[in-house]
Amino acid sequence: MIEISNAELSVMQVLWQRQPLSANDVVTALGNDKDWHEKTVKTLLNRLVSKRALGFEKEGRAYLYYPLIAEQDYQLEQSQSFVERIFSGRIAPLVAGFASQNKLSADDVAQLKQLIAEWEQEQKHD
Amino acid sequence: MIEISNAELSVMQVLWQRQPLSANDVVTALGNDKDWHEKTVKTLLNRLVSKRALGFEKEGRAYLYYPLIAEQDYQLEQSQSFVERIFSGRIAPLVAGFASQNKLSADDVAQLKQLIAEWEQEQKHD
DNA sequence: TTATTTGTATTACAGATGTAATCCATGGGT
DNA sequence: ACCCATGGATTACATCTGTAATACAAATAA
Repeated sequence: MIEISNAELSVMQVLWQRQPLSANDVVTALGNDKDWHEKTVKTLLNRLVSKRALGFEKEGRAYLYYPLIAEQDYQLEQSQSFVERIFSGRIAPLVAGFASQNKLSADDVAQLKQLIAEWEQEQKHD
Repeated sequence: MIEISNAELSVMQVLWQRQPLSANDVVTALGNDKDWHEKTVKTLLNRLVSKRALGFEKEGRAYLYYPLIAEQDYQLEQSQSFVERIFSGRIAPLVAGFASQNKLSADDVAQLKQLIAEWEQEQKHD
């Protein structure tokens, strides 16, 4: 399983949004949030290529980078391992924590209800 | 904020279950899951004490260790930062991922419904 | 054609982490 | 009284991470 560090993740997220991008485009895209030196971003791109999380194709002298793993896949895998590690695999306690902190929006609740409805539907015609 | 590594977390989890414990008790408790040398566990205990995640009191020659941070607090903080990092703070997509992988049990769903009911109750008398 | 710029590749370096081994002091056994 | 076992403290060491700096090659400008 490909391990992506925190700093690297920010780079991946840029490329999950728009793709492919040159190193400079990535630097620019990150400019808002991160205060990273250009060299730092290049290092991260390099490491992600080594880890096979990114691929690239040459465009003249520069490279155009693109993700080799899908964001959804990554999110799923990380969610699973996080919930396993922190909550022994149970997801309800995690949501409960959010609820207790008033971190649930009406939108979240609506979506959760929707998910539950679908889940129940699924159960029925089993 | 106290940073607890993966290996360290396993040690914390033992002590969140039973407390206080001697180093050897912790080694024994971990024996089932982890294949760690006794020295390794001692190192982890030491680091956790340095990080102020654990405290201890002497019992004769040995120490009895106990957590200085509550599991719930830790879980909450980690959940929040995880969901922020991976899902831009929205929790529903996380649950959706679980649902899509058939990782939701009837129990989970029941608990989620309960949480939602409580949340709606809360909204009402606002 | 030569100097300069600009992309990528390589190297740097400190702190965190996984995983122990070694050191040292003290309590117990002989 | 002395030696050994055992517990904590210190040291080790490779890899990963954050954060760049330096080196090198090719395109570009003069």
